[in-house]
Amino acid sequence: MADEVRTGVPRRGPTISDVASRAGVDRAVVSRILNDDPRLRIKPSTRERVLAVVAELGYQPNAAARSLRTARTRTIALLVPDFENPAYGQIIKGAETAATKADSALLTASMELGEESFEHYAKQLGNGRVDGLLLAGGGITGTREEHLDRLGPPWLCVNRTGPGKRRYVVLDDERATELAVSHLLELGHTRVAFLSGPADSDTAERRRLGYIAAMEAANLDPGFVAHGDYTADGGAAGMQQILAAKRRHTAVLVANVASAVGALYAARQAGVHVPDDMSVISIHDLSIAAFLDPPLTTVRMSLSGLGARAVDLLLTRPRNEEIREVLEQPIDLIIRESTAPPRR
Amino acid sequence: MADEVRTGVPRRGPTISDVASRAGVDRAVVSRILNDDPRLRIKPSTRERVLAVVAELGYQPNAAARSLRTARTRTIALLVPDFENPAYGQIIKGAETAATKADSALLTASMELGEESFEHYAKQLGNGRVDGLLLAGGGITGTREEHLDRLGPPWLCVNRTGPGKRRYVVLDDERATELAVSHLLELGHTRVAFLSGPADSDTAERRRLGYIAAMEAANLDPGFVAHGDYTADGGAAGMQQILAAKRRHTAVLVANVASAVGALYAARQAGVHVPDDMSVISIHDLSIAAFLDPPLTTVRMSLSGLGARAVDLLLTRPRNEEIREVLEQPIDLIIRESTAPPRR
DNA sequence: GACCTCTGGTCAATCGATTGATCACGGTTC
DNA sequence: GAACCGTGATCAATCGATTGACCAGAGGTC
Repeated sequence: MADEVRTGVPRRGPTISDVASRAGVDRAVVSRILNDDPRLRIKPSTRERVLAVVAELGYQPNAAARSLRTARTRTIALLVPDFENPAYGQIIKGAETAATKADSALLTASMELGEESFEHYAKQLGNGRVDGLLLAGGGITGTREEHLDRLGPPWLCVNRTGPGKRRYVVLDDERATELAVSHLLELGHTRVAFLSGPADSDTAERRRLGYIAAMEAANLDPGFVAHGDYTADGGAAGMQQILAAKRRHTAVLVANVASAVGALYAARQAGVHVPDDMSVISIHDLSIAAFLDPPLTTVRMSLSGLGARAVDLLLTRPRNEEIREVLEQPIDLIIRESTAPPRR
Repeated sequence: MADEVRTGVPRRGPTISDVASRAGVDRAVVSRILNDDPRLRIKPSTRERVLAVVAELGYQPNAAARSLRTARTRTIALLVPDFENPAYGQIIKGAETAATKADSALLTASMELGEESFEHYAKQLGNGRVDGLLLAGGGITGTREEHLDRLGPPWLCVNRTGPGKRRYVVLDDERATELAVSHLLELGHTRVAFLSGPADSDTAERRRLGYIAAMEAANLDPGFVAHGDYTADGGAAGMQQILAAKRRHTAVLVANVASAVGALYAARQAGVHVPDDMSVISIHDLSIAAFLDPPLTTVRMSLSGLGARAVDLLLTRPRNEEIREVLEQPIDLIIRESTAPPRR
């Protein structure tokens, strides 16, 4: 048992019986009124009397009792790898809005990749705590999938896919990278490097593929690919590799904004001027991008839209149906000052 | 009633009765074993048999049933104004860790300041959904406090205080600003401006007071105070005001990192070199601070520590006890390259 | 007057776990 | 052989809401 907690006696609010007796009706009547039971035939005056008592007492149906009876919790969980990353903040925001519309609450938790952490959440979320599970971020291997399936609630991966995955929603990262590359090519660049995310990240891989496809479509050789880790630190290290590569590049496509912050820093340290010596463009747009030095050109996709769509899919699709969705949404190029034509 | 949701039949897992009958004991035995009831006297062999069945079936006690019976949910809610702000991310992280240690889950929600939003959460969280409520961010006025009290669960403000508030935990913002100011004074600055947060923000006000106290303690006149809004946009605008002020300043203390990003941008735009023409220091340290141009000197406080402490207080203090705590924790000056002695 | 229908409700089982009260039984004590 | 004790459990009420089944009475129909 956990540490004893002494927050005093938990106070219970008024119950449906309180409302019923005060209004002089059966509990069933109260329940049916509040749930808009279509089979209920009742005098308008009785209905009003009941609603008046509900308002007077401030009655709220007890969530535990309700979900015990109905086997639904009106809560869904969203596991993210890192709350400090504003990109996940956007996903959470969108998910929350959608959950609210569906009259549900959102339970968020951060899941690191460790085994204990996974076990912990499996325990917390098992059996009746949530109606469904959204997994943003990686680490969902085959054995874990089975574990999740045994857990009970339906689940869905957000912005992660993979060969064996049956249920996921992702952004159209390939189209985003193609848009970024074509911007660079239109400016006249031909030697474009790619600063990727972690090697095991699925979004990073999809962005890499989009980059390669776009380069090859233009009959250009793909350039250097450096691996970062989606942090400013990793972005700085990746940029150093690119600057040290045998082949000189005139532009870099960076896989996310945090990495781009690091990449710009490393360029500055190396005395490489952006955009005159080197153009930098990033996938995703965050509010700080406009205030970097120089202001960062980005490709904007709606992460909040992704979060919202994930919730909708989770709540409306049958539990075992396959879901393999690439989100269709506008993808915009936000041109700022970190990209320019290459100096000849 | 909300939109009909058709995620198929909710699946129920094995119940305590399944375990009991399979192990050939009463349900009470299973319950007491799993809850370590000290009054339970039982044969070791029976205990093992029961635990074996629990493991075999993957039994998890149903959360709804348990909390219906015990009137405890082992869930606490944390309301934040903005998930995209990494500072709140840190608070969430700390709160989650502490909640996990107390064997509870953390339900997060973003609350905007609007009235509807408040009503909505009041409804969602009323009556038995959570054991307690943590409110990070503002907007808790007198009438809302009463509303919260009627709601049932105990609540606590995080990083917000105010004259009438009875229950809060805050960081020692005054000490942090004093540390920042004394760093600037030691470098030789005498004309130090303050770039604040929103006018109605309580942390911004405490930081302003700390700044004024520190200036006066050194027998210096406080300088210009510009109001931002804790975003990069607001920070840029604030910096412009400071640069346009009649009095010339040689240093600026900025109330948070997001504002500092904007302030550095505005200085750059105005051709003002940091730190040679103007030193900039910020309260709070975020991972991007080291990669800004120039790398930003900051004062570091542990927001995750704040989140964790808030959870502990909420769970362990009696529901009506006053809590007015200024968190004691190390506050560190992280000297980077945005501060330097003033040019004579 | 027997039968039916409609209105406006009521009754009671049920969801799954917890917990205070109770009990059967073998052994010990006096 | 009656009373008592400790061991190792069991019994049953309870938490609060939901929901299928049922029902009383008024009015209408043949």
